[in-house]
Amino acid sequence: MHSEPFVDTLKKWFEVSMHRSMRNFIHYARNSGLSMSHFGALFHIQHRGTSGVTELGDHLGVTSAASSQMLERLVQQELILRTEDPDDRRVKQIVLTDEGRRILEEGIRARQGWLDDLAKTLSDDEKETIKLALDILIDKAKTLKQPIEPES
Amino acid sequence: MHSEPFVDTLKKWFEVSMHRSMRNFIHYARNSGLSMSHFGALFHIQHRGTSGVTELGDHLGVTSAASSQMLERLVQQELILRTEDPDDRRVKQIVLTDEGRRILEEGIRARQGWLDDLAKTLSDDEKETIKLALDILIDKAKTLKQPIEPES
DNA sequence: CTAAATAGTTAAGAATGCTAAATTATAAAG
DNA sequence: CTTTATAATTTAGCATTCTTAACTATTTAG
Repeated sequence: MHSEPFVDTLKKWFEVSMHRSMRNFIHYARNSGLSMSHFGALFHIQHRGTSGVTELGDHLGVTSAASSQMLERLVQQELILRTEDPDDRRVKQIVLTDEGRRILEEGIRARQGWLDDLAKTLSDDEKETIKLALDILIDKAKTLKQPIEPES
Repeated sequence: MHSEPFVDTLKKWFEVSMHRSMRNFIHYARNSGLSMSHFGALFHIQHRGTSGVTELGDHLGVTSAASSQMLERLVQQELILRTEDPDDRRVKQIVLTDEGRRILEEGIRARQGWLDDLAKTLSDDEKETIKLALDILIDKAKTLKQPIEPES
């Protein structure tokens, strides 16, 4: 069924982390009054530095109308700033406000807090081995084709 | 700002994998006609082996009524089976059907496919180092307090 | 046996999020 | 300059999802 044990291990660790992370994150999102999609949007905006309305909609798999409506709510909550792109005034530039960045980072912390606990169970030797390995993965991931929106 | 570089690396890898995985997953979910919550439910049911209605609702952060309605739809789509618990006939036992398991696994594949590509960029030595490291992490994660629903 | 608690469902109504279509503004092509 | 294309928004309507409250069935406690 599977190609090789190495890839299985890679996938296994991913599933373990996903499962550990989601519960806290779901509850944080709910208490903060934002949906998972809202967080997805904030995350995408931060990651891209800035983002247009349509592009964000494509990322989330919805129409530009839906994207526009969602962003309108985030503007009202003062989590994002929406300004004209001076180079092409049809386009809007979307960036996070300080509050938006704060909320996002708090969400990420909720999602990753368990990693602090995990680190405490590791010896210094183990940490060294693991850090070396993860640095390779992080580095190689950068060389992979970026998951950019398809043009068509 | 951060405790130690090791934990930063741990978190960094998690963020990189999350970001890589979500785009494909979002689009797969959309095309399959299921919401992210539906997948969350299917995943939780598989992971727990079986699950009650209220417990699943707690996991997803919704009332038992909402959980019940959602499960009703999954039953109609023949993705889950809902039967009486013989030990306590107030309780329903929820399990995946074969089709439910298939859909879930396809979603997981969509989410993890990029890891196959990543593996191809690694040398055998690197793979060995990484496998060793991840095996430690997977093992230690098991010893952590399980993220079980709080009783109250 | 009766009363209280628990699990799940159902119904009604509110909120949310989505789409398609029309609209406005700007840019690019001829 | 005119036409066409693009980006975003607004509107109207629809589908989904959630909550609260009422209800049924079953179990547990007294």
